[in-house]
Amino acid sequence: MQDLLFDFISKYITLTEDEKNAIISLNIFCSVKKGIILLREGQKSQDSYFVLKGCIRKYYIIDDEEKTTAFYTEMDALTPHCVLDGGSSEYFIACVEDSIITVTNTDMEMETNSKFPKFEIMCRKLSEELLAKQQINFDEFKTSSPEQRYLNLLQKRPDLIQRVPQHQLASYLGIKPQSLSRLRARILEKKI
Amino acid sequence: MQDLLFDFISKYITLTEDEKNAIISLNIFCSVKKGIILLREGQKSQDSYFVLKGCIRKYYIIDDEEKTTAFYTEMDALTPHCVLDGGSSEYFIACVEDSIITVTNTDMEMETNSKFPKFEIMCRKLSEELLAKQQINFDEFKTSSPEQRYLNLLQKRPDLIQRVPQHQLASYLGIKPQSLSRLRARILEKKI
DNA sequence: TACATTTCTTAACTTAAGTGAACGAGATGT
DNA sequence: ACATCTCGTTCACTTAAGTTAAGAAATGTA
Repeated sequence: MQDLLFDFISKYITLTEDEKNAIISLNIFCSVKKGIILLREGQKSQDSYFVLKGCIRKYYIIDDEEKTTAFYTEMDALTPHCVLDGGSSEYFIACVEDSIITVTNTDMEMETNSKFPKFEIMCRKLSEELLAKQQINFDEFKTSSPEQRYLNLLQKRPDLIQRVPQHQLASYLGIKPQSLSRLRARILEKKI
Repeated sequence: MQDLLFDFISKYITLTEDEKNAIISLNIFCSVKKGIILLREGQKSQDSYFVLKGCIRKYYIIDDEEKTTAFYTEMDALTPHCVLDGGSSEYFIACVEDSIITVTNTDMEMETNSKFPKFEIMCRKLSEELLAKQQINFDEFKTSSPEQRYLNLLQKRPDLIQRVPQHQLASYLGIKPQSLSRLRARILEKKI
């Protein structure tokens, strides 16, 4: 399972055995059961998560309603956005399936960065890549209708539609569960 | 005008006079007239822009329609998202007002990063901050209706509503110009 | 197994956004 | 000075999403 993490890192930098051992000794691997809430609204959220296996989601509670804004599956990295407000989060992070993830906090990152300057480079590359991906996603979301978004998701992350509850998918698409049901019926209608 | 850039940089790292001079000698400052298209669909887009004064926007052309997805004003940084596709862009970048910006490309950044390791740190911090901001924006967009988005914009970037054409603002909010007109009328109605 | 709870779907109705067309104000050009 | 164009708004109509409620299916629990 550790190899998955090293495979991921190898996309950005090359690690020596020493460095690999340093990472392993940090003890960041974590097995999480479905339903577990990793982060609650209002908690300090300086942790980053990296999904080795399974699925976690980010959601808000607005007017007593859950609004899911992101799903993270295999090889996805979740970075906190409290870099700005400097503290507590307005969102939740929960485990959708039994998962294996890594959990790291800012302190650990700073320490590792100062020990191995290489890590600074990886962090920059990763941030830039995530930012670019995020921008593309955002632009696609803005420029398309709910139906197009669903069809797009069907292309890009077909697994999500299978492994995630419909009502969570709906809010991820920016609509209500009932609308998603209708929308899917409409698409089936068209295909026939 | 250069001082604005250094003010911005000073949020992330402290520059020596030598380093400042190195930046100035790069000759990255650029004055751009309203209407100028900085980047066309299909062009290689490895340039980053930083707005010192004025306003630039990013847009797509989908089914012969302009879809504006972002505005960048004073102290905003626009980073390319072709880090992924490795090449040409699907979007346009145009100048909304007469502006003063800096233009830098990946090569220059790499060179500066290797000369001054400090820059690597700034780039990481900036990327992380932009990513965090972007995530918050995206989440807000997803979890709110067009009307809420407009009211939110009115709070956060009231200047935009004044300085930008309505039809561009509409697509930025994910709706048609007619809907924006109606929505505004509806809000006025409520206030009375 | 039986019961409760959650999740998904369907339906009827309401509300808001999309569409196509028209109008007027302001800017631009000849 | 006149024609043209762009832009924002308004209107009537269509389409799709929100809302409320009900019931079926799946899941979890005693």
